[in-house]
Formats: sequence, structure tokens, C-alpha cells
Amino acid sequence: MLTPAGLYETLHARYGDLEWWPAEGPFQVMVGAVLTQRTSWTNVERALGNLADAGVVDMATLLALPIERLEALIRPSGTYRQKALRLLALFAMVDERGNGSLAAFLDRPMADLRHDLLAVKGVGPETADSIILYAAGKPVFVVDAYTRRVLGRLGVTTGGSYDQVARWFQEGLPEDVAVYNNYHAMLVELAKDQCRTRPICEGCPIRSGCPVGRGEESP
DNA sequence: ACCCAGGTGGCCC
DNA sequence: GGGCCACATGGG
Repeated sequence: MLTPAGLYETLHARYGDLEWWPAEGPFQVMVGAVLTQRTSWTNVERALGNLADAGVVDMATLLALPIERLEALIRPSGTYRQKALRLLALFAMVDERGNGSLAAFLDRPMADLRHDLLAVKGVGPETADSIILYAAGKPVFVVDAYTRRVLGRLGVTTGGSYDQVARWFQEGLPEDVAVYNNYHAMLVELAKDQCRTRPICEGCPIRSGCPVGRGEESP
């Protein structure tokens, strides 16, 4: 029976400590969390680069931008009109709740943070939890497409809701930011390594006899 | 010329 | 509560 802690140990033996989110600082993490919705990270990087080149490196500067300008800068990340609205809505809320300070907003209890983030149109559970873990540094398990892909192929949580998958991890692990951070990073590496191009069980460190490899594709 | 990518909200039943 | 759809660019 595969447990969250057991899977962690197996992955850690292969990948070690990764400490991962490819962005600099809370502001960029939050922008990236919105821009990466249904979008490859390479396209997000172009958009983040445009913003940095234009000097949009903090909340006040972003909020002062005309929406057309913001749209143009983030265009490479796709669905850019939606995302421009989502960024403005997100940071308007943060500005208000944090009295103009991003750090003050993030430095609050996790439950309050999550409640406020989920109230923003365009911020769902994954975006909220990415912000809580990688920008605020508070312990929540982030469930994304990579996580689902890997777990589905391991036959663990096929078809589970976001909260069900998150609970499966959190109930079997210490409530630790470094563990959640590294776990997510390792799942991404594993998914990139193997799941996309071939069955996870071919040379897979997790377990032998993966049903996917025998043609019993998981739903 | 397709198909996909670190989602989310709206609409329908 | 689940099943579909729009959103839109860039890369295989």
C-alpha cells in the first residue's frame, strides 16, 4: 500500500532536495501563479520577462498600469485578457487587505489568506495554494496537473477532487513547508521524466508492475 | 493541421 | 455534484 510518506522517501532517494518555484520573490510568484493557469511555464517566463523589463516588479506599479498595457506585456502567456483582469482583481484585493503592503497581506493566518484568495474571481484552489506555499511560505499541499497525472498512473487517487487529493498527502505527512515544497517539485520532475512520454513503470522508481504499462490505462 | 500546456468561472442539467 | 465550453499564445 503506497503511502504519502513512503512515496516521498522513494522520490527523495532519486531526486534529493529541489526547493522549487522558478520565480524571484513573492510578487513574481503570485503573478506567475496566475499566468501559469493552463499554460506552459516557458510562455509564462516570456510574460514575466516582459514585466520585469518594463519595471513592473511590485504591486503598486502593476496596479497603476492601464489594462491595455498589462495585456500587452503578459500576452505570451495566453488568455491574456482574462489574466490581466485576474491580476488586477487579485492585487486590488491584496492592496486593500494588506493596507498597501504585500508582505503584510501574506503575513496572516493561512485560513484567512486562503479565504481572501479564493474570493477573488480567477483564483481557484491551485492558484491560492501556490501563493500560500510559495509566496507566503505556509504549509499547504499544492495539487496540480502533474500531481494528478502521477497519482492517477500509480492508481492512488484516480478521479479524486482537489481537496481529496490534497488531504491524501497532508494526512500522511508532517505539516512542513519544506516537505510540501520539495514533494511538489519531485512530482513535477517525475512527471516530466517519465509520465508524459511513456508509462511510469518503465524504469520507474516507485513500484514495479504499474498497471499503465500493461495496457490497463487509468481513467 | 492538429494537440497540448503547472486552471477557472459560467452555464446547464 | 458533474459535464461541457471559452479563454489564446507558443511549441511539438
